[in-house]
Amino acid sequence: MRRTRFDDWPCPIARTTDLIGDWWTPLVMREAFSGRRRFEEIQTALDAPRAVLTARLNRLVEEGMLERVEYQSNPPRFEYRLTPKGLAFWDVLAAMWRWGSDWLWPDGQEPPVVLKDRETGAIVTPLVIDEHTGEPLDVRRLRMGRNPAANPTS
Amino acid sequence: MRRTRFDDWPCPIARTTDLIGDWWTPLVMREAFSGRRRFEEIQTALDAPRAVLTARLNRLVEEGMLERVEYQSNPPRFEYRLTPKGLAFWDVLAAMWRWGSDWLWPDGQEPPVVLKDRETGAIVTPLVIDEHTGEPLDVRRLRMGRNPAANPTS
DNA sequence: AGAGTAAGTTCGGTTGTTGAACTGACCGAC
DNA sequence: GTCGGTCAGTTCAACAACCGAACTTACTCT
Repeated sequence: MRRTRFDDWPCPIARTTDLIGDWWTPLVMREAFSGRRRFEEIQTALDAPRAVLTARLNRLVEEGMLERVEYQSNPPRFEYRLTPKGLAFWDVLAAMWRWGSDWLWPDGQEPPVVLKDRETGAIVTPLVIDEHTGEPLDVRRLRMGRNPAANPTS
Repeated sequence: MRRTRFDDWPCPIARTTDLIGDWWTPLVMREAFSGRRRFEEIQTALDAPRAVLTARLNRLVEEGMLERVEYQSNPPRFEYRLTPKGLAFWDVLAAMWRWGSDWLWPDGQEPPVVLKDRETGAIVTPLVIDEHTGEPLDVRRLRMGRNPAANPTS
């Protein structure tokens, strides 16, 4: 009676949920993006149970989102670096950031943190568009359909 | 020893994680977006444990993402409709859709489903950009900083 | 009368999370 | 040369959440 897994489902949302539905995982990724690489660093920043953090880091390494790299050998110490797959995941966190900022603070209040461009200092506001039209998504016009290019074995 | 809650954390990603980190929740929202509104409909589509689905729907109603509407009174029956807050959440699912499609299928394979425009039939490919510049996000140039407009009590 | 439908609730058993303490290998200071 | 500190975990018992299956209530349809 294990927790139901979604990583074999045919839907991209389901498979992604399997990853980030693991409690703590998006926050571990957030820490990775803000430059923290070491176990202690992340554990202290999040105050997450150490056993859970171990499990999450291992999962993220297995999934190819982080890479476990030895940065000293005596005693052996490791750090966790974002891979290209992990870096690409930032877009998901950015969408969460935007929606959370827009909807999860009481009226008249704003979150205490914003995203900024490191060089210009300008505030960055993530927005999801359709790559082909450049327009924001219109939920009412969307539907899910069969992928004509899909390999039948997938 | 309850599961750690993130809904009071000062970070938008943390608060959003508190919602979608609940197992099944993103999939319940996906079903809502694909037009399913009734308990049985959603339960059958997902094959989720009924008690869990009850808990998730109640949470989403509490959070103001779904609205519980009586559609017949004898016996009382209810359906769940997306609110504006719930509709806005589609952007997060779209970002998950894109990342999952790009990274969670083995090489040479593609997901069996795509997003399409209901009217034109064109394939829709979600992309996250910065609303101000119109450019895709560059992770290396981003940092998190204090919000100059934040209300001190938030 | 009996079967079916809808929206849940209840149940016992299993898995996952939590906080705190512990481990083992090293380092640097006294 | 031992004492305290750092780092990256592991171990443990208590508790919470999840699982599948069966049950409930109040109708309607045949």
